[in-house]
Amino acid sequence: MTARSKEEVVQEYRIQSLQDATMRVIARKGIGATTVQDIADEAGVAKGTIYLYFRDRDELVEKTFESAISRLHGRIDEALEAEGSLEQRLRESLLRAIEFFRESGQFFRLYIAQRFPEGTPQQQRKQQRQCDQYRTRIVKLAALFEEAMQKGEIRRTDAYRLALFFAEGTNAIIVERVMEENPPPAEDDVDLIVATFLDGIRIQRS
Amino acid sequence: MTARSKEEVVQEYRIQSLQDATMRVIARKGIGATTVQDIADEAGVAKGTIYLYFRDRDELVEKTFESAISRLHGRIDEALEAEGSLEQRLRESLLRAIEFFRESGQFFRLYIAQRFPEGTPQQQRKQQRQCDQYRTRIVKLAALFEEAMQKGEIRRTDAYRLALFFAEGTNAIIVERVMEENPPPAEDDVDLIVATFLDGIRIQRS
DNA sequence: TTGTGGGATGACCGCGTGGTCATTTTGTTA
DNA sequence: TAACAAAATGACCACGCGGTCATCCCACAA
Repeated sequence: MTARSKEEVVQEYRIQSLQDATMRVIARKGIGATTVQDIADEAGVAKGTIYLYFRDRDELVEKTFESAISRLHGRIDEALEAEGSLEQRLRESLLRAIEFFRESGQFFRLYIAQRFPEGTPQQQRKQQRQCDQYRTRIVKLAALFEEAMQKGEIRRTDAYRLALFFAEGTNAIIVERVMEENPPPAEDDVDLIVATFLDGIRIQRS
Repeated sequence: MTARSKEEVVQEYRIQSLQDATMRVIARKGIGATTVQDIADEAGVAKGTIYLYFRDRDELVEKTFESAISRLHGRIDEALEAEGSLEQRLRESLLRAIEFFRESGQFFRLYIAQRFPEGTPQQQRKQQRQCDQYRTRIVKLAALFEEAMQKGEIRRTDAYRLALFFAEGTNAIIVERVMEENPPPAEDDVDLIVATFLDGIRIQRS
């Protein structure tokens, strides 16, 4: 029992540290330019070692992406499913997303890049799942809006497209923050997004 | 004179047809997976021929991107700089963008992919210009918002971030349209975007 | 018809990659 | 300490890419 779990722990640690290294390298060089050798160097192991834990390069990248993205989505969903008004929940989820990307360095590159799968149609099978994760994100957001529409909190319109607009608009600002050396307080950007989205920018002439 | 222009015409035609082929292949396979041979096959010429007109693969992709993007931005700027209210100008520019991406098939892949340059820092020099084109787009939009703020048409806030939010939110919906087999009328999506952006989604309880 | 010049060709090359596996190192048990 | 199993290594291979260039082709002038 103890021995068994020990092996598992070591194995899990290795896998985790390889994925961490993968994240760091991809964040620095981009997915296309990242070689298996780069990752091995970053992790301080030989290239061959990587193939003891992952079938091939694709699996390494895929697993790395999946574990990171599910951490992100977990934190966001938690906020969206909490008690409170739509505004409160949106604010909290935005704060968490911003926090996550700040901690995870330039993980957004991986995040963005995976949304538009490349390669021949055969290769795209694998990436479909990751694309689906993004879509799931949007669908959940859309469900939230749908709910708010039924409660009469917000205007009736196409919830899915609304979710797309919100999610991508938000991403743009998060990406900008990641590139900036001294981004403004997270609250400022959250204010801007939520205010624009909920009440628009037009000044009402009454 | 005639001879000279004839050569030029032939040359220009070749360049154009190579760029067209490049667009088609990249739209189909993605930038990373597109080889020079693919493009040559698509254009119906030998691989070597491409190097008579373009220094290397990067130049081909870059030039292709630049000519397409400046066509797009030209049409959008025209709309944004026209006479009329902010709403009218935004609507017209959105219509044109949607129109453009419909005509240009899946050019958006190229458009999106170029925003996040990959490769080693040395290679990123080239792509900087293309990144700048995107930034220019945002800056112009921000200037428009700035102007509207001074006129008192819209609330005061960070114009640049507002432009980011708007542009990317819009992109998301355009991308969605491109993927859909039967997208709704362009006007519907324009309505959704403009209404959300100008007046928000919250129902005012007065 | 023949000669000529420049555009077009595709076999070829070097390189860097992902992936393999015989060998070495490490850790454990008797 | 010795014997053994498992994990790690990195030299090595095959492949496909971007890019080159000796050769070919053909429009057109003489």
